[in-house]
This record gives sequence, C-alpha cells and structure tokens, in this order.
Amino acid sequence: MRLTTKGRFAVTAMMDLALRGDDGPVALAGVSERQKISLSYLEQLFGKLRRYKLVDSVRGPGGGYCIARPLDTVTVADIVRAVDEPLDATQCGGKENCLDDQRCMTHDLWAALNAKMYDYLSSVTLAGLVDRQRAKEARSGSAAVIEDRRLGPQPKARNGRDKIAAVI
Amino acid sequence: MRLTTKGRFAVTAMMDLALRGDDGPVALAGVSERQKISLSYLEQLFGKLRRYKLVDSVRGPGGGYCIARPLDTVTVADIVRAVDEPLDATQCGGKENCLDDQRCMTHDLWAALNAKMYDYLSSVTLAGLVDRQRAKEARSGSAAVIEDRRLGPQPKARNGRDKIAAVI
DNA sequence: ATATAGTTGACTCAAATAGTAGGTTATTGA
DNA sequence: TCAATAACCTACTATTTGAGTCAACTATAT
Repeated sequence: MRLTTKGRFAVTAMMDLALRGDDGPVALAGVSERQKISLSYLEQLFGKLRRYKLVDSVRGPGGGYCIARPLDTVTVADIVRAVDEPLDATQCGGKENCLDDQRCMTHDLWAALNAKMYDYLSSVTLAGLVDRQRAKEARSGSAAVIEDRRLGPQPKARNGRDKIAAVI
Repeated sequence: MRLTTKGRFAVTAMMDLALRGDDGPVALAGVSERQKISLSYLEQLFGKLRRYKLVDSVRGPGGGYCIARPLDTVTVADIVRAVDEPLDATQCGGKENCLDDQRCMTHDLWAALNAKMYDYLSSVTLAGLVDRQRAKEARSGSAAVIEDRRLGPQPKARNGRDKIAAVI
C-alpha cells in the first residue's frame, strides 16, 4: 500500500466533498481554493476517483463531483488505492535480494505489515472522518478558527512534498 | 515510518547475523554473498546500524559485525528506524496543503496509521524472526531448498527498486 | 609487512512524484 | 445560438529521493 501526498490530497478532497455534498455537485475549483490544492492536480486525482467509481461527475455550469456511495461505505483504503494506484504485489520474486529458502524470511513480515495497514485504513470510513470533523468544528465555534496546537511547533516539512509514509 | 528496500535489506542482513552470530563476528562480505546484497551498500547500512548501537564491529582479519543486544530486544522497528533514518514528524505544519481548521482533518488519521505500523513492527523481534526461520528450515530439510510458492507466480518487480510500502 | 575488513563521504544514475500547460467536450442559461 | 462553466484528457517538465558505486582511509591480526 503506497502512501504519498496524492493519497492525502485525495482523502482531504473527498472530505471536502463529503462535508458540503448535500446540495448538489461540488466543483473542483472550490475544493482547490479551500484546500489549497492545484486545480490541475485535483483534476488528475478525480479522474482516477471517478474511474474507481468513488465519485460521480456532472459537467457543465453548476456541475462538479458527488460522492458516489454512502459515506459509511467509502473507506480511506478505497481512496488511497484509487489514486496511488499500482497495487503491485510484494516483489521478492526470487531475483536479487532474496534467494531460495531465505526468500520468505522477510517476505511474510512485510506482507503482514501491509495487511495491518490495509486493515486499519479499511476501518476508517468517510462517514467516520466527517463525524469527527463536524464534532471538532462544533467544539471550536465554527470554521476558520486556528486549531489548538498541542503538539508544539511542527518540524517544518523539508519541501512540502514528503511522503506520508515518511513518518514515525 | 518510511519503508524502503533499505529497511528490508537491513532486516535481512540482521537476520543473517542472528542466524550465524554464535561463533564470532560475521563479515559483511559473507552477508553480501549469501543475501545477494552489494557489499558497498551493506557497508552503508551497517554504518547506520552501528551508530544506532544495534551492532558492534570488530575490525581487521576475522572481524565483522555482531548484534549488540539480546535478540529478543531488537525489533524490526529499531532496524528500520536506524537505516531509513529521518524520523520526520508528520508535515502539515500549516503550510500549503492543510489550512487552519482543516489542518488536522487528515493529520490525525495519518498519525494513527503511523502508530499502527510502528506498533506492529515493534512487536516483531529478531528472536521471533529467527525462531520462525529455523522452524521453516527444519521442516524443509535444510537450506538451499526452493520454497513452495503457494502464492503463484509473482508479478515481477518493475525494476527491483520498488518500495516495500508500494504494496497492498 | 601485508592482507583483511570496517569506515567514510562524495558521487552517479534512474525512477517516480509532484505539478503544469493546453487543449477538448459537454451542458447550462441568457 | 452563443458564451461561460466545468469536467476531461494527455503530454510535458522538474525535482526528489532512493539505490547503488567508487575510492580512499584506518585498524588489526598473523
């Protein structure tokens, strides 16, 4: 399960849709502004989300995207898989790194880790995320309020393009 | 928690050490041959493992590396952290992608995922891996026996440099 | 002394992510 | 019917970073 900013952006954008999808389709231009993600990049991502049937599109003025399924059936794993596509299997096909009997020495380990990640991300639904977000907004008045930063100053991202997985 | 082939190689190499570390230090040249990992690359990795006090080195003829701590206290998480170093925190310091109230919308999610991964890898010790491997070897006679490939033909790695995380 | 083996850092290379640009097509409403 | 909107698509560029090499240096055993 590959995790990159694509995945994060996609989840963020899907939440944006979910949060304001009650009255008709949501245009990417709006998502782009609100979430500060380049429109072209969003278009790319939503092309994939659409092909994976996670969103429906409506063209023309007043058009945009809607989430195609009930929120509680859309998981983060679905979204990440859609945009971070190539679901290659574990390499280790016997070539260089692992040989014969040692082949699966670590293979099983990584496969298991993958399963764990996948399980977790499959357990988180858009509905859950939206609920949590709404609760948060309710607590702190409304939108546009700077969140409390209990975590202290964030070590600033090196370039804003780090991978999500590059984290402990 | 970043996962790359570095991490896999390091774990594999550490298992190699663990499996034959009973009689003195193990030279990297041997590990390189057995595990088919370039010697120079191993040297790089073991530099880090040593700095993280996971291995001790002995120079000169007959020298090599030993695992520095009891096998059941060395976890896969330790190894991966040592070589895949930069334990950056989750970015999302407020800059471009996430803004104000939306900042932690997905932040918490990725942080939680990271914790999951970390927990799992922390639960796997070298001792455990070695036990499993020994059991496996016992079952199938001895070494050098091709493992059964119940998983069917592996979709071959595109270039042998894929990320571990690039897997579902 | 010499061979062994760890130690270091600079360097190359390729792949893949991130992001951009420019066009086309569909649909609405004036 | 025309203009504006917004999805759709493909090709392109740029940058990062992971992967791996090379060359020189240091320590130690025989």
